[in-house]
Amino acid sequence: MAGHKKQKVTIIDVAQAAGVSKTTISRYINGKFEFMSDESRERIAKVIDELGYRPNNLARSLKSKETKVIGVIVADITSPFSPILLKGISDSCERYGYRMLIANTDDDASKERDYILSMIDERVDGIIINTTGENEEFMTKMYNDSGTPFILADRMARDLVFDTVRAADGAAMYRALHHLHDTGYEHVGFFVEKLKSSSTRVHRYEVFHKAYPEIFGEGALFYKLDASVPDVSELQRFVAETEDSKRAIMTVNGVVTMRLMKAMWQLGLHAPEDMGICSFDDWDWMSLVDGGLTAVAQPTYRVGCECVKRMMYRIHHNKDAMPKMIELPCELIIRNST
Amino acid sequence: MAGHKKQKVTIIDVAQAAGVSKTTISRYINGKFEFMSDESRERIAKVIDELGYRPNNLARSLKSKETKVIGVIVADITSPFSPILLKGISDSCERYGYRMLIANTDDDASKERDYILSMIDERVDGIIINTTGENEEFMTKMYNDSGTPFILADRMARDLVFDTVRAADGAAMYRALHHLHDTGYEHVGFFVEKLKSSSTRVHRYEVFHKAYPEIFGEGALFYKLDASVPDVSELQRFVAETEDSKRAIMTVNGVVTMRLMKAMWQLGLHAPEDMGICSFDDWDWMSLVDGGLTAVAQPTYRVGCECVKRMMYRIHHNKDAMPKMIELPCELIIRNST
DNA sequence: CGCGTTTACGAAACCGTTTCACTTCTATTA
DNA sequence: TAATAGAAGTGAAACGGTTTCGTAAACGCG
Repeated sequence: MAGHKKQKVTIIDVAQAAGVSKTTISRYINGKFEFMSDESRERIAKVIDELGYRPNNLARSLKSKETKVIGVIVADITSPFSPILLKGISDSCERYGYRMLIANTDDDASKERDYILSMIDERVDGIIINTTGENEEFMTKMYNDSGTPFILADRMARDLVFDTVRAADGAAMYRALHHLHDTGYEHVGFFVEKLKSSSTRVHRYEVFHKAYPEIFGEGALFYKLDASVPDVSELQRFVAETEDSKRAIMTVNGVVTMRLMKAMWQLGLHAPEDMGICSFDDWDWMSLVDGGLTAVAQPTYRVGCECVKRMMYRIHHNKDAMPKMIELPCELIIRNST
Repeated sequence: MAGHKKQKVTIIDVAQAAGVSKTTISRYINGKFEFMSDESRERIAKVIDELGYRPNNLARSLKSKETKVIGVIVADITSPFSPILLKGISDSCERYGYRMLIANTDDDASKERDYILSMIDERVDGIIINTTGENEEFMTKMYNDSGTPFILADRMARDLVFDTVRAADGAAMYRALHHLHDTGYEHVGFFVEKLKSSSTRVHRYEVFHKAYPEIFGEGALFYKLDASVPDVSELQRFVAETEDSKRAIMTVNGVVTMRLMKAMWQLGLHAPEDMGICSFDDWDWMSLVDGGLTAVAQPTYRVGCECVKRMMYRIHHNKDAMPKMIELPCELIIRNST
């Protein structure tokens, strides 16, 4: 039952109808008009139109070795981050005439490997990957074996072996902490989930750790709140420890911000009266709660665009360019909560 | 520069190394061990492993006429609806061994046509589409020409010419209105954007229009609020007109709910004191604002799964099955706002 | 007019599989 | 013992294009 498509019109049908060889038709399709009489060209155009001919991309790619498809692997498609990234990639691909094969790994390194293999089998021209971070050597091997270029979106690998496009969240962290300090906050708690290897989380935490004493003074008390704890105890602890002082919380990402909002609601706390809030990630609903949260907006859409741009450079201009780190600035959006 | 991949090992290399013909290798790859000695089989396995051979899917598909790729076309990838749908599709595809080629149309009918063509050129085995609704005849023609099956996700076409999988939002609307009525609300305003042809919006509006008098009584005043108006005037009008009575607003979808929350914040209104709220669509942040919004949760993930399931049936069992409408139940989640 | 060049096109090889039609060898059966 | 059936393959033709190379005809030029 499978695989029984209608018989489509092939290049040979067109050639016969136009009274030329398929070579000529092929040239026509590929826009090589240099050595073709106007007469032939017009006749071919007419025949193609009449027959409704469309070249078979599989056959084309088999010979030409390029599919005009780029593979996109995201770690979690349901995260609000992914659709924006995908839109950036999609819009750019469209401009360059590329299509996207998309896969979702659920942050599972083994699935990630499977999808990479599968995409290479499919002969994609390149892979943009929001990686779990655990397949660095595997990807290196794949790159060496197949020559398929990889570009890392948002999440970086340990070493800079692949082009990487990401938000300049370090700079943004400094900017946000300065803002909190300038606004008069005395203590800032950092709300973060359990740290996994080499992730964005770790990087943000490290920057916070470094920046906090620089900005709030050497002796400033450092608060790290564990957002993985399901109840509100961590938040209560922070509130208790900072009694009578002006305090704020900085979250590590949007998911954590959401958990924070839930916990605050449970404790009846409101921003900015009871506590300032600055969210890393600016998701659409954040402009709604408590009159709007101050947030660091990531350049996610542009990250997608830059990934494609860099991919095009690699594919068309310099297959073996040195891996490059491209950092895009974040924006601090100051709202009601600080 | 383009298209210069490393030379990969082909079936011929494997055949030579194993000392058999490529036919045999092909059989091995496709699991047809019937005509093969155990000896050969083991040798081939070993050689494939040593050489790291992976069959070229382009070549395979060219001959076999199936790509194991299904095309997915969404109208708006940035809508919170899309990632959930995609996850449903993705998870199911994975189970069946299919990959996804994804495109985003920005609700543009002409882009939709381009992507359909492009996917057919790519020889996808089927297309799941969250359609703009304006290409019904085009899709019919494409189906007739190419035999590529279409399955409509969530949005339906005028006539039932394609399989359609959607939420049973009619039933959900009745359920929600009954809930509002039972809770004691006297007036319900329906908050909806400008109506476009044959969309989900129109359907929900029609059901509301029909159900409202049935549930709230023949003489019940009917309020339709235009969510496309950027300022808060529509909301003010509703509040003024329903003065001193228990009132609620039902939204047509999550985007509109968000606009409503913004407007309410601007006017200093809160649920449920000033006005009940029932949202069509339950997005994650809705459990946060005003202590949680009562909402109709769509079975979006399952819609994705069912699309794939139906697609598999069509591809593998019955190419020419009668188009079928598959409706999945919604869930009413009662929270603080009503 | 002879000769080199350009123009316009075709034949055939090739891309990496699958598949059809056959062959060869061994074991069983009448 | 000859006939036959099945096991275990093989060779070559697809699949639908692209690309290389070759060449006939037309043209320019001294």
